[in-house]
Amino acid sequence: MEETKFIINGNEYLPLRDVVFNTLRDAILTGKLIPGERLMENQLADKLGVSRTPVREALRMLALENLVELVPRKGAQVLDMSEKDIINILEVRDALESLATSIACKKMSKEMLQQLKLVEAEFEQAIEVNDLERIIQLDEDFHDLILESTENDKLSHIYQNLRIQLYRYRMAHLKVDSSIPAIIAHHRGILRAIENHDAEEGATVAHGHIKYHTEFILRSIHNK
Amino acid sequence: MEETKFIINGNEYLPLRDVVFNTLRDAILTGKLIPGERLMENQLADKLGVSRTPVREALRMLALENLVELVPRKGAQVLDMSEKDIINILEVRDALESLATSIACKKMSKEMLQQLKLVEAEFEQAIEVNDLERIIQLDEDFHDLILESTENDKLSHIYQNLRIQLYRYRMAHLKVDSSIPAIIAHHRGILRAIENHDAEEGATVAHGHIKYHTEFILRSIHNK
DNA sequence: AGATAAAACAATGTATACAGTATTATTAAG
DNA sequence: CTTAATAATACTGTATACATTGTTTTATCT
Repeated sequence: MEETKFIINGNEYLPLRDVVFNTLRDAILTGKLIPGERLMENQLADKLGVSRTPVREALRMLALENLVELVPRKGAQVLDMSEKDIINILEVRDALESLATSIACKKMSKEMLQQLKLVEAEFEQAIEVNDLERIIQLDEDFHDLILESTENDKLSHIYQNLRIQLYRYRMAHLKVDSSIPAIIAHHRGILRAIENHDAEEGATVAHGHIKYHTEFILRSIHNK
Repeated sequence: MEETKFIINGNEYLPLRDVVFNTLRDAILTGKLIPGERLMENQLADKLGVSRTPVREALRMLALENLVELVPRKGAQVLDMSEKDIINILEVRDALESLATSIACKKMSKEMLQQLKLVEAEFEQAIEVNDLERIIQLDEDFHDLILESTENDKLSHIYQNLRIQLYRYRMAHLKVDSSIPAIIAHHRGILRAIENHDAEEGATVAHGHIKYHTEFILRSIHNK
């Protein structure tokens, strides 16, 4: 052994465009960059300590995630969503969540169902101790598991994208205590449907879940 | 009037990246670029007479349309779809087509329905004279009108993207004469459901339509 | 001859420079 | 003082140059 290179991990390299992309996306989703705000390439490049090239590419990625609006020769700005947009997204999400749940009812493995039950238990536990961060995370995990069980990458990808777009309105949902019991009921209903391999029932419950979610988000927007 | 600039139209400017994007997309969809083929930035730039910059941006756009695969530091290649991918896409498309049709049943205007009937009439006429190009175009128009009536841009956008991905397998569908009668029956069923504002019926017929379509595409792949 | 290492090459990643166009500020005219 | 024209500025669009990495070829050793 003459010389060994210190390769910690096979793949810890990330192109700058992805770093910039992640940074900007995070800033948008957490509200550090507000809707309508202009995003200038030079300015961002300076602030992030990179050149314009990766910034440009990151902006284009964000545009295709529907987080940024790009007008040729004018520039980019953080996309502002109208109520109509939100309704539209939820309409699609409804159909996809129903689809995912009904597929899950058909082909989720026993092991995965076990895991799902575990997540649900932790979810309800997190509610007991009022750990908001954890509640949100586990709710996401719950839906992720269902998506994963569909073994449909396209479906997962589209769904995730819709979720990202609604991310900014996510807090408003679970923050309100009164919505919690309904959500638990929905989750349990979905679990039951999966356990019984009842695809129709699963789709119905999922539909109700999103409908409930929709009304909540809309209400929270109106109260702003 | 001292000097007038010749601005033919308010907006006929297209960034080079979009020109490249359109060119490459067309080449992929029509099979001039085959799945698995490597796409090298320099080579493409030379061939198209532009620099690498717009080519890079176009490639990234294609990647987010799922037509090209991008591996960091390795390069781009035309994405090859597995049968599993096609099934997955059709699974999602099924849900979205059903959604779109049921919405159309609820809120398509009289004028639009009239237009839809017109398209269907022309469609059946094109079949009579066996004008394949026109048949395909009118089938697309039919579905586009339904999408438009949903007044849901997000839904339309996602659906179009799925369609693009299946574009390469589109011919195989309508080319086969025996499938035509079923398609006509489906279209007429959808028309009837819209006319009766029967959302449930619309979703059901749409579902059957896509299911039929799915089987056809799969069969044509297997016979290759 | 086969395998391994080194070097040459080719492609992507990133930065920068220049060109063209919107926008803003400034100045002149009414 | 308002408005229109013009100049200045700031931004995006595109090209190119350099850096880094992955791949292939060639040479050397067993």
